[in-house]
Amino acid sequence: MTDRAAKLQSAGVYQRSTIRDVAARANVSVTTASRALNGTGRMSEETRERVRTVAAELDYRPNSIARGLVQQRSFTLGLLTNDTYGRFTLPLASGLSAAMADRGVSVFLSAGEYEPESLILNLRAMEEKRVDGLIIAGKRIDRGLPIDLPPLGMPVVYVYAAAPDGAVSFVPDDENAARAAVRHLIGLGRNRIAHITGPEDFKAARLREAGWRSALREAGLAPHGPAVFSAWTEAHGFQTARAMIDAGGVPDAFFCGNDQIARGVIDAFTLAGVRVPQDVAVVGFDNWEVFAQATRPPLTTIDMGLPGLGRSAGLALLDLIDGKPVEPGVRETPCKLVVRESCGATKV
Amino acid sequence: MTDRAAKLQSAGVYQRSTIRDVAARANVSVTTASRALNGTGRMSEETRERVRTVAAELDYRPNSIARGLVQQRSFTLGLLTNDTYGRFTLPLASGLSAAMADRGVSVFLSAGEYEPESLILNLRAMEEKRVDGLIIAGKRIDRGLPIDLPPLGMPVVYVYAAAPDGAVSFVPDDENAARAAVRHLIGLGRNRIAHITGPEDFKAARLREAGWRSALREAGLAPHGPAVFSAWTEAHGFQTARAMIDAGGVPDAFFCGNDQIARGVIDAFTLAGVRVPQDVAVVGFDNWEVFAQATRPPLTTIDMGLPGLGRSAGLALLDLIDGKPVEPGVRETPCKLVVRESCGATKV
DNA sequence: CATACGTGAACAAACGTTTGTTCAATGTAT
DNA sequence: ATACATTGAACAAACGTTTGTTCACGTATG
Repeated sequence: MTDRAAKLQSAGVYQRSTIRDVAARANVSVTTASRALNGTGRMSEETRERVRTVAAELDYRPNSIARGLVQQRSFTLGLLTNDTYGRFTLPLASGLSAAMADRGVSVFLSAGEYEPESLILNLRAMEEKRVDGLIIAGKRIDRGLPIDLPPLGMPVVYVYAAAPDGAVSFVPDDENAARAAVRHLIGLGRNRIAHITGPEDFKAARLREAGWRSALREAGLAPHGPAVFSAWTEAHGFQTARAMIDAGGVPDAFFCGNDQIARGVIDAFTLAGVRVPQDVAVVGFDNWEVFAQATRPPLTTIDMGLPGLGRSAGLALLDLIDGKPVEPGVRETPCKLVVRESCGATKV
Repeated sequence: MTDRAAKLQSAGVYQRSTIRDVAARANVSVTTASRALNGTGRMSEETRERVRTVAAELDYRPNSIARGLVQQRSFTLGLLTNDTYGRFTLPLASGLSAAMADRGVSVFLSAGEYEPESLILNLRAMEEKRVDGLIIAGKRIDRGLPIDLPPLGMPVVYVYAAAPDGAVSFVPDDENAARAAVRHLIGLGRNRIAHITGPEDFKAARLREAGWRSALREAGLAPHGPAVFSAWTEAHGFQTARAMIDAGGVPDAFFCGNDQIARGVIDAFTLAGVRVPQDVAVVGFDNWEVFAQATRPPLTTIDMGLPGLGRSAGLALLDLIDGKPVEPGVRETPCKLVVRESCGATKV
């Protein structure tokens, strides 16, 4: 600790040591200290090492604010989202901030459903903090945030949200994931496979339905009835399954648009005395573990790899910020089938 | 837009106008411009207004980085958490950032369970960004983050996590909330009220149990058996309820330690042909809507008011930062009973 | 022996604000 | 008419870095 810092601290003010302190203690100029620590400039290895040692002794932390002022970068990103429960956002943010931390970049979070207007205020605060770029994330892949964003004048990457033309955006590859899920069921010998999913106006629902359809087609199977679009809720899965039971002609497998629906389906069958997975296999989508693990039996489902999605989006945004060429358009990132017991496969 | 900004932008670089631009256009010095915009200093109302108008014309945004450098404040907070799914963190963060946004303060998020070591890296990045303070949030009220935090040297407020002696911390008032829930059941005429909850080594579980016990005592009722401590899972609720059914002597109400357990209990009874709420009433804890709404019937439960918790914590931290006196210790914030149908009350 | 060159390091300006101090002009009291 | 307040605004330093440029000193080159 420097004398100055010590004095201030004893006065109740905590004060970090600055590069001047380091330079003074190492008997070099501030310039040299800066260059030594950043690995730039020319100097003897001995000098560089000495500066580094001193910096460590003083527990020196470069002041990112000062650096930002001269470099015109804040090493800071904003994450704007309207996801309420964090079902998507937190895993995304987790992957994002982990990837950014390596590079010294921090992430401002503005989560807004509770008070949409605070998104705007937060955005303004971020502008004033000169964030280097923005990640805009939503709750569905075909809608933007429900607020009017002012023109931003900074690089933006969209994740799990609709993006304007020419923007860079990342979404999970719903269609292929659905295909993989259905192929898995087919591989297990099921051939009457139904599909229950969310509202048709969700693009994710349409893509998953298309994946279901195409996997059946490539296996020469007919869909077991049309897909049932309605809501992303347990109640929907429950009621639809019950209606099928009542009507007779139950399929031997279900591919569901999300885990909640799958949960409802399983509950309905269990309640009706139909065995899962022996009589009917069920596969979900989302790998929301609180559901997927709690179903009886545990649910086979699709994991969208949200942390990876956050990470990819962050890296792309960094490239954009650095002026590297980034091809605009929608990138579909691969998902992963998580096999548990509800599909009837031996657990891996 | 200033000439300089226009020139730079046409070169592909987006550049905001600075206070110099504003000052020049308003024919005042930078000093005056600064004071006009901040509402400080002495000047004619006419001058102040002119500067403000010009600033608006240029869409001027003060550079928080420059301001931070001279004021030795970054108007920035860090939120450190290890919550995986964001069940707690996102509502908390939402309330926090909404309250901070008004004051021009932004919140860095570091969510870590996926990669704990990235919490450390993020923390380092935040130190370099000179965050004014830190909020440390966890998943349980009696444990800190599972990482070794270096000495921080900045104000810290703990939320939903264990805090060292002398620290400021906020937790929901579990005991009173539990009492309110049980009182509600008693008020509805139930008098054999059981309690199933999470592991006893969770302080939250012990507090909720104490609340249950004390509400019964004040009504002159005996607990229906000892509380069952085990796990915060649906499976636990399910199995415990089933065991009670098999053993006979079923209570007429359950107060459950969280919504997942309550869900398991309801499922077990429903499956056994026992009617909820007619034969047995159930109250949960958490108001995790994805469960509370999905149970059949919808679940009466306790809402911890997480956004409010985040807000309170943020305001306390701001006081701490401003050097205002803040009494250390644990603050218990009130929760709210959300009445739905599982308790047998007419829906309000 | 004079010149060129490479090396190691320092000088000084700049980034965009805030703020303590100074100063001129105007108004007011003596 | 003179001294003194008050008002309105500008000067200049400071915050902690980075970085283009300069400079002094040896050493190799012709």
